[in-house]
Amino acid sequence: MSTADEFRRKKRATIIDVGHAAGVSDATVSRALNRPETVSEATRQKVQQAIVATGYVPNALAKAMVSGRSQTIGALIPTLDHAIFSKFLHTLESELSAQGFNLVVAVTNGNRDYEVSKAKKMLAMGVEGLIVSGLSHNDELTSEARRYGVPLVLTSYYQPDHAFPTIGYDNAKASALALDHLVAHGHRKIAVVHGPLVGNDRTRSRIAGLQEHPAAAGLNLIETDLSYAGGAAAIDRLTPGETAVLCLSDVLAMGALFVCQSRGIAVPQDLSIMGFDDLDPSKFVTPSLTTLSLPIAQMGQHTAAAMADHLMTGKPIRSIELPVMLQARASVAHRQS
Amino acid sequence: MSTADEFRRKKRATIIDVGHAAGVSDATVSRALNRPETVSEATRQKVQQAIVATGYVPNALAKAMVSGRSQTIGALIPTLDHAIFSKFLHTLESELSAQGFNLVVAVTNGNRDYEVSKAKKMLAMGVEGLIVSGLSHNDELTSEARRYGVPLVLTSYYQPDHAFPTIGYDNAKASALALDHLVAHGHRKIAVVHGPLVGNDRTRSRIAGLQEHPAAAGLNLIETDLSYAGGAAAIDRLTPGETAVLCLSDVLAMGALFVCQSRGIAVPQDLSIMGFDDLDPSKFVTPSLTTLSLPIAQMGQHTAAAMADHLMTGKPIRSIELPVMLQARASVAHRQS
DNA sequence: CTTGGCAATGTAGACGTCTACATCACGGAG
DNA sequence: CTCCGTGATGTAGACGTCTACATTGCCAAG
Repeated sequence: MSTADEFRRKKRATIIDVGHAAGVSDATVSRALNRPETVSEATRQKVQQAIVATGYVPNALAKAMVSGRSQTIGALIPTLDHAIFSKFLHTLESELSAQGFNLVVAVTNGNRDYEVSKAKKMLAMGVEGLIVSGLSHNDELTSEARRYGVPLVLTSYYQPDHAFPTIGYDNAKASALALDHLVAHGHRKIAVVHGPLVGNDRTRSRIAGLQEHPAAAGLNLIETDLSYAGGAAAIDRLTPGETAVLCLSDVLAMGALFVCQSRGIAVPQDLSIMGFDDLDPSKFVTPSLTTLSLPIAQMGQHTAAAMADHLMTGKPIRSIELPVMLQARASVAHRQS
Repeated sequence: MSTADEFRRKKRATIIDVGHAAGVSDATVSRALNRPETVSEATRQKVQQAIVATGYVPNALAKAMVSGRSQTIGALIPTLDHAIFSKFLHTLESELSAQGFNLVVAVTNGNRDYEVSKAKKMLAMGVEGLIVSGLSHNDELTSEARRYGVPLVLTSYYQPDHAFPTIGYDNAKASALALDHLVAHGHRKIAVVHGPLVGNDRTRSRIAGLQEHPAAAGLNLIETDLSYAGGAAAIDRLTPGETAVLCLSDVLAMGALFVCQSRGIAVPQDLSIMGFDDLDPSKFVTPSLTTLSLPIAQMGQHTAAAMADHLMTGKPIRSIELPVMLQARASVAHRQS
């Protein structure tokens, strides 16, 4: 046995020790803790003192096992190495914590099989709810959630007719909105720079939104890495005559913008660049980036609140559409030529 | 009772059900699962079939309670709304998961009391290890960790004489390295832009490193918000004669750089700007940002590995110093005047 | 043929908490 | 004075898994 094991086995006070110290049974201590009104004032005080004296801390594991309530939610996130998801997780955790829940997280890297396997571990651990990103998942994910009777919320998406609640925004509508903005500024030949399609249904949905747009014919789709370098590289793949670049992520847009800066391509005079996300730096770059502001913080807040509310009151979780807002700044101008 | 509760109570197969289906006792099923070599081949097969037939999934909660091993680690992070911490968490989770551990996270916003309260919840939940950021914490954090006999690792720091293992880099050494670089480029009057000092010992330590430097006399400390806007605002607070700005975070450096771009202040000709962190965009901005590359991914990897190793083998966790590297790029030049 | 040993399995708690039910004392109604 | 309701508390499982110890049967050594 290792030192760690010995430590772990060091006996801590239990509810029975407290009862002993207070001269009552464990059941009375439990009641004093969970339903104080069912216990006499005198007993409550004795128990309180005994708790202090013994340094008792309830064992949440034991409570979770007997009650079936672990007070824990699981979140499966594609990556944390992207501000969108980490900001989401930040607000999600804050709100969940405010409601008394713990959050266990796993990074999936967009791998569905891995996602399912982590989800199963979380369910075995007793999570009371599961939060995932996007719509497309291994079928086993939903079947396992059903089997355990655990609520599952899909985020970064809004699709009210889905079998599970979706809390997010309409990606297709958002990209159409972006394209509207470019078209309104006279652009007709537009490069669309986007990250990998595999395992990323948000990107696919954004592209779908563009392809249904009246101006779809003038679009040149460029797939690249979802990174600054990827955005920069995309500038080399523009087709002559294109006057605007619509990047389906601010990271790509900034990559493109920075390379334009270093090459002396004037933005927006020579080329308009539009982003998607509205990351923190986007309004500070030069020129400031015209982009779509995604309701990430709200999404975290609403997702946590809906989940907590459901778990505490049993009210069903409803899909919520959060608004995407156009941030018209300086990187898009009217077509010059 | 809510619908959710009914779901939750829906009976799932237990080890006893499996035993019943296989015609053996629960103990034998448990052995077949955990120490297959102690069970006959025939029995192992019967149990295997029974598991499939019943759809049995082990209840990790019950196992954790009886074994005292939850396979769960807790991480207390100041914020996830900053790439440094989210990248750390990303690698931490990936590695921990690879070792078979779950990760529960809480965002503390640098509030020590809150940190302790979350730590206590995690300990009550049965986490087997705790990972925090920085050196300064509420004393109760360490005493609780001790009380539960749970290993505690401090990150973003390296201080081998600390009572708990530290895995990170030497912040003071790093900032001195940065200052060396500026001094080597002829700069003598240097503005140091940093985020809030309260609740952030990394920043304090970096400043301490500067103040012990031979060139400390020429430094002008400017405290601002840790944000792009804060970095931008700091430019207005420069003292005449200052030829370089050392920002103790790339976010601040980029905020400063962007505002210089928009005002036509030439970097590095008119002003050298140096960052700290080496965030993803830093090498793509124009001019590319000279900065200190922090070993964040390695830190996540090493922290997870050390924790997992300790928990599995009992080997003590040793402090690890990770190297900080100077990234000499284009935003720092020799003093012109 | 007896006996000791070993492999395979079962039995019986134990982990810490909760809760349905039983018990008890008390006081008011009849 | 008796009876019953009520509030307060104790008792005894139950949650699902693990494991020390007991039991069984078989085989080989003597």
